[in-house]
Amino acid sequence: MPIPMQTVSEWYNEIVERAGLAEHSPVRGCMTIKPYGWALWENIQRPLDEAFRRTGHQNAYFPLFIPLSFLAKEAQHVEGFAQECAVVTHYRIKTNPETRNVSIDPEAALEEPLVVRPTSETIIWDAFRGWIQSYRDLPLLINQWANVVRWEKRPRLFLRTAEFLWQEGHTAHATAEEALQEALRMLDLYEEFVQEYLAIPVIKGRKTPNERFAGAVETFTIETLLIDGKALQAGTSHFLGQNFARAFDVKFLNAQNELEYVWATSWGVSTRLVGAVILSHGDEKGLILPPKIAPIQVIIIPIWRSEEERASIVSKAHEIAAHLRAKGLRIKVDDDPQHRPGWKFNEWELRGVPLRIALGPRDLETDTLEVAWRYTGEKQTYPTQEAIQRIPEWLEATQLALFERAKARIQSQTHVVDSYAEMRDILEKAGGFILAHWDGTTETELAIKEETGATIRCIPFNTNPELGKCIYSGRVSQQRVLFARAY
RNA sequence: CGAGGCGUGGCGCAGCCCGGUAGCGCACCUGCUUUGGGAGCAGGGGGUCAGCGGUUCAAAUCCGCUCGCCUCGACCA
Repeated sequence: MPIPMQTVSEWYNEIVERAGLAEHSPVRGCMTIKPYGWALWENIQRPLDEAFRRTGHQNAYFPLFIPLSFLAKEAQHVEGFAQECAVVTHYRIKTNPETRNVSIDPEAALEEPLVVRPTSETIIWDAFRGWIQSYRDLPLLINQWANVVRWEKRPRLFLRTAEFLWQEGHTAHATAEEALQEALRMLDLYEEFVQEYLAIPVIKGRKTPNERFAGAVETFTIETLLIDGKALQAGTSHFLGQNFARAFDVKFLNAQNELEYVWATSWGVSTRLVGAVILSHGDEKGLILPPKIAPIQVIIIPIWRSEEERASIVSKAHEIAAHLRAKGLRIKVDDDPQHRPGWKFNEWELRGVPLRIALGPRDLETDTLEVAWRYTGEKQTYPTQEAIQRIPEWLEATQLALFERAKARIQSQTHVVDSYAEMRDILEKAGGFILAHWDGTTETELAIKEETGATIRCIPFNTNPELGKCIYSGRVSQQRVLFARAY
């Protein structure tokens, strides 16, 4: 990718704002998602929501506020989130009409402070207690679309905001085996969605105990690598064991009439995925959006020299748009007289529209149009009918090509490494994924993190067991794990 | 939380050192000419200079305090 590693951060902020995805809000760490960014998020949400329904999940909604005492019920869970909680302590403010000052009314303190949810396990499991009596109530498969708040010290637009939007699935099962299968099934669903819709290759695996979700028995993850060589956790799925069932006393009667604690999972993906798309496919001209999620799949730009030409060309452009919309495509005709064609070319490239059609006086005479591909920059003229017919296949081909391009990039950024010195060298120079042996201890993991900034992103599923020596301690290792510096 | 940077029309910035009529580019409004890779000319509108206090005849500018945001780190399912 033609964006130098050192400038990616600057590029990213500029693109997010100039492309109209989002902007910084008056509240530190929180962003305003603008219409184009929201349309993109909706195009991510919709197919995901459909997939959850197909797999038997139901949507529900739980409160934004969580009583402080609820968080305290699962020891590891509260430990994990304690450092980043926003807390509501009062329910009223006072106004002074003379000074026009507004202040918190000290008389109005809540008896029990409310935590703005950083995640909803606790309030959901409190509710589940009342929903589950018998094995006949299981499995209980619930999903929630919501906003959550984690008071991040170092926010970044989309990638790590203090408030973010996500879905969180929460399920309850009669057996450990069934819950584990559910956690793995949803991880597979995430993998398929991210690769197929976002054209982002991911590596599936399990987290080390140190990187596990607070309160989970096992955390599974899909990890990807962005253009600057930094890793991003794109989605997670947790096997929670009976931890939350015990904390919230959720039991069921099994077929033998015995009381048992329920087994649980939770899983989520967030608006972070928008950041992943930007930093997987973008180039120096701006965004490159995969056709399946692009708010506009084809932009049509009419070009005219006089008012007479304008009328006939614009009407031809809308005619072409109608044909394409009839095929179920998302099309926009940019007939805004405020801007000239060159301005529009740049603008829609910045916004990442996969295909562009330019239609001018020359084309009107020959019944042709010019097609331009965003991801290659290639331009070619086609007879109008042929173009209309072939655009769906071109969009599909673009979707696949973006995935293959990202896959090749990540492959080139992935290094199988057998010496610690080499690992440090690669991390310093270009970043990337490092596949190396690890002795399985948290001490080694933390020491490597301390010295290199790299963490174990996951213990990948799809690697063959391979005996080796730990890159750090020299002790025996059963398989390679995936290291990287991460967002 | 540590280190840097920045708060001046909607956006990006200059002016501050050396106090004295708030300026430039983009955007916006009007008109004409333009339109196949970010158009040109002419005219025009818009700013409590982050806030509070101090020094001074006079403060965007000097002094003090406060607030906010950004970047880089530490931290972070």
